[in-house]
Amino acid sequence: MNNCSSKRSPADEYPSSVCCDHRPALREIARGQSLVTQLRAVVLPALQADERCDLAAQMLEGILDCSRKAMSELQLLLSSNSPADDDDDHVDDKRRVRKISDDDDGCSSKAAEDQNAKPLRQHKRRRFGDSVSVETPVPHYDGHQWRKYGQKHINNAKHPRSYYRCTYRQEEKCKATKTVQQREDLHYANSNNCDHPVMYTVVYYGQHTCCKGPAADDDHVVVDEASQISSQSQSQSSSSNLQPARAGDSNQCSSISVTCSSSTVVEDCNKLLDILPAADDLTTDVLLFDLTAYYAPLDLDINWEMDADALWV
DNA sequence: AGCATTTGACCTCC
DNA sequence: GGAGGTCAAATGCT
Repeated sequence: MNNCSSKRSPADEYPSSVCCDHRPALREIARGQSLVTQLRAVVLPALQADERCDLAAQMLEGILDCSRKAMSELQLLLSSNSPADDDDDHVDDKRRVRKISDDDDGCSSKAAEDQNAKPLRQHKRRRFGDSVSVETPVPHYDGHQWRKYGQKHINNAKHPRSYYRCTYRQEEKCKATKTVQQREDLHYANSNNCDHPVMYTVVYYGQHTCCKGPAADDDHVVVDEASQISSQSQSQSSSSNLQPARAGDSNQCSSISVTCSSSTVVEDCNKLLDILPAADDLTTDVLLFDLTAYYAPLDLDINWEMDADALWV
């Protein structure tokens, strides 16, 4: 609550009151989660005819579970250290504004009793504080189920920004949201060059409080027009055997380099290495895992690196 | 019919 | 006043 809020850019807008700032660690863990989900998008379709697909799925889920738990612990630390953020919402709530359905307010007597009267409309603006940004070619395959609630053209941006909230927002009061926007760097935007996928910037706001967790049923993963365009541009003659709703199908990776520093994670990844070469229907040429096993003293010390310039076909 | 997405309007913040 | 985030009616899809 101390007002040490010197002017900061949104990217590093962390309260100085937090003596031990875990947010960079949170960012890294979130990035690791994203990378594992991308890996899952590559691996599971390749193994779908293999009986070890379930095993691979379980191990990948285990990896994600590790990082989720680490994230939860850090979130607890953060929330206890920053009372300003422990509001139920991560946005300002200075005013509640009643939506004016008509230009006059003369029908106040009606609105007073009518249960159909428009509720107080909370219109809030989010803060940048606890956001996590991820660059990914598969923005929708992050293990959670999202519902799109808006899309905006952003100033000086070529592509619109899509707004998603957790599917279980109402039933489980889950306040997690995310925005997805296609990157427009020339390096990535040249979708005609099949060496690189279309990349998206995904920004996550808030933590999932729903107990659904990552979607066990991947068919529920949301795919919007952006991914479909991406899919079309990258695999114009893609096999119709693949389930089109799976975001992982939209990008086939020929080479992935993953570096992690968690003993649990490394163990699971090594099991995966035993499985993958046996898969017959691998659509990828090579799946290369560069697992550098730095055994960390804490599970929290998960440090992932992915070769973002891996070859994509 | 029910659910998800689209899209213009509305709202807040800078 | 502009930009960005959200709402909610309209529309589309299954």
